[in-house]
Amino acid sequence: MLIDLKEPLNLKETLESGQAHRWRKFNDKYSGVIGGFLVHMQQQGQTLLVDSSSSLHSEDLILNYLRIDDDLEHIYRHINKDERVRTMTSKYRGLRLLRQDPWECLVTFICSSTTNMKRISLMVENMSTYFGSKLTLGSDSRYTFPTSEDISNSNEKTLRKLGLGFRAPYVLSCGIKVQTGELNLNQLLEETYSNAKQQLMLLRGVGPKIADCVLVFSLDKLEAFPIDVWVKRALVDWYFPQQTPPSNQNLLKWANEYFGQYAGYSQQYLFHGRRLLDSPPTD
DNA sequence: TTCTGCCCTTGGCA
DNA sequence: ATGCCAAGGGCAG
Repeated sequence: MLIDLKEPLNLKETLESGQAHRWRKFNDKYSGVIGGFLVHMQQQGQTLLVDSSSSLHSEDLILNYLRIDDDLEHIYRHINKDERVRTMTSKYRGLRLLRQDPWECLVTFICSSTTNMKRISLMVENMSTYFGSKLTLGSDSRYTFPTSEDISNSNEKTLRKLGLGFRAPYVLSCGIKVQTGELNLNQLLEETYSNAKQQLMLLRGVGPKIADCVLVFSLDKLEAFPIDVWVKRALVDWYFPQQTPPSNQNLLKWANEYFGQYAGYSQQYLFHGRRLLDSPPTD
């Protein structure tokens, strides 16, 4: 499938900015799983080359995942409050937030606690290989992400064996709540940012940071502003130098007022930019 | 109410 | 090699 892009997109920065953890790169092509099917994507200028293991995969499904409906120029006008952000939005122009599956996003970011991006991918791939169904596209094969039913029928020991460590009981409990209907993730789409956040934080293993990740990466709450170590470094270095660092709670309040309704986008550019400052890409 | 310090698993890295 | 770090959160005080 060839998709003629009418909006700015930088596929590389989008898929390599730590929002989603199942994309694998070989040459200029990315392999991942969207909507239960294996997808290969490659960008050539304003053209997106897409190959899928399913003929049912439509252009709309891909564009929806890439949030092509977000008007980036409009968003840049909102978040370009200063030179720092302007530098990042200019350098990584076309970096988009993704619209991921809420369940997969929730489990993935519970797994992100006190670990690094490589190990998040490891945990997610271990779970997919163990629970998922095999997908094939050419010589490439991947596995679907475990369903809440898969997880709820599993147990802590199995999840620990897959490398989740102390996160195992959190993921298990979460799977059970989604499976029983105690937690309805799709309903959170209809709720306000603050109501949805409160409900997510009732889950064990989900605090303000992980709740904000799920809200901004999968539940269309673009005002959510996840503060992790990198974003905190960026804020402290660039906005609050030479003073005792404000608490995360105060930084969150500040960010929501300063960046406004698209704070989530500013967060992603600050995160990506600050992280690459310490560990420049090797390729 | 809000903040602090400590603990939790383990792969990757220097 | 062995200690530190890593897209945090729960809990006690």
